Amino acid sequence: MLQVQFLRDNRNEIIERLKIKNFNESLVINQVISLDDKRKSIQSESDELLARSNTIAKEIGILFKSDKREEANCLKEESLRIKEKTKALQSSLLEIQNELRELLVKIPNVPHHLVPSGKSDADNVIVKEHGKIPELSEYKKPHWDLCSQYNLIDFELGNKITGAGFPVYTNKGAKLQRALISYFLDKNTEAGYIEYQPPHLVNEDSGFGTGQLPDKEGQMYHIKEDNLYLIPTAEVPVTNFFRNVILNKEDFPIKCTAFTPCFRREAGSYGKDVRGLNRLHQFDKVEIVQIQHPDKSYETLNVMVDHVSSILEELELPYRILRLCGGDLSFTSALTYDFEVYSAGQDRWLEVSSVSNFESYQSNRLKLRFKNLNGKTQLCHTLNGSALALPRIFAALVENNQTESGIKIPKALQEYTRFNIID
RNA sequence: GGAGAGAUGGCAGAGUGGUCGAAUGCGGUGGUCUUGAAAACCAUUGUACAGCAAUGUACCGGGGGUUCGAAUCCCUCUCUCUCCGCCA
Repeated sequence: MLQVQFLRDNRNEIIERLKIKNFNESLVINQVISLDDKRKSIQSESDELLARSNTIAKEIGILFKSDKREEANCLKEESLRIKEKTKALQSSLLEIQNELRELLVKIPNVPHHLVPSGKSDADNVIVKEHGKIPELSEYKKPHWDLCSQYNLIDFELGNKITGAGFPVYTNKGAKLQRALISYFLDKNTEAGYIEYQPPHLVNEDSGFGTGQLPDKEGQMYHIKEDNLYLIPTAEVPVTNFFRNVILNKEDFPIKCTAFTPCFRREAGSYGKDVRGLNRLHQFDKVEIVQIQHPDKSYETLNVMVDHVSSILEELELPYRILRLCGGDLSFTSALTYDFEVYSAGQDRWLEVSSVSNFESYQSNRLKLRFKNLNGKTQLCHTLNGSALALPRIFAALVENNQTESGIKIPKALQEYTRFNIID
């Protein structure tokens, strides 16, 4: 959510830049500003009336004590008249505030200057490519075949007990998964992130705080009886740790990492992309979250990108980094870098991480602030990224390292798996 | 699931209808004293909105009501805690 003051101060620039995100409703922005004008005038009118009725109430108290009944009754009447007026003003104020919020929630975050224009993922810009695409034999297999050949994942069993998109890991597959989680968490804590194990269910306020609610309601699993949502990413609980918090400037940067399963309904996803581990309803992910001073958030974004790169390099996976174009950028993000690894069994790039700077867009919803040098409260910047999403890493590792004698485990992982080949 | 208790400022904890945005203690910040520190003492210390400012308004878990006036009374919701039962 953008701040109204920010919209006022930068109206034309914001309208221009939002076009990059294919948001062309400049009307909404004008509406917000004029509604806010209305809000201000009604509020000051109502404040004046309330001030009068407060003084009246005090006077009545004094009059009663000195037994001046008649004068008191006179004031009572005036107070009742004021009360009627303020009641009407308050209710229209509430209406305006709701309307204002509804409009504000519709305006996406303003894209950063680096964001290229474009309509779809085809327009994303490759900013870096690293590693050699492995040359496999003509008998190479996709991971779903390898997983059943080596007994790593039982997709059918998942279908039986839950449904499609809920794989069951087994044997060395389960061990590899566990190894990856530990490895990622260790990498992140070595880089200074504090490890958390958050709840996997969150309340409505948390869903709103990070921007999943109200628009992406249908993408989360919802438990009606308790009005709780299964988290679609650890970003939701972890970032919401800091909802309604005022930090001191020396608290920066706040760095958190958490492993959680992620639950996504993926309503409306069909087609061949969903085969095997490519798209799941439940998957594991290790997330990194940072809260930063606004002046340092872009510097931090780069550091996070480098951190994710270093993990992929250690895993010896060929990857590329994309700067998302306006059309592919998420509603809440100002700048996002996607990481894709090459999965040689399927011969395609798989997204394994998405590192974003939300600037103050989430903070404004979360009411996450800090005291600046003038002692004023100011919104923080929030950032997050995957480090890393498990299933596609799993898929790429299995596919890229397949040999006739088995699947080789990269060196960096061996101390975690305690085996160096799956055969 | 049954029974009960509670929700007040960063924390602890007073406050049962008018001068309560809220005592007191702790903590934080600034200062005095000191070679330095501690102690002691003094001052200061919530958030939001409007305003150049003075200041005004709102907020004592959320929502609603009674009243000229509510932290205080009433209704309702949520959450937390304790005991019993069940259970990883």
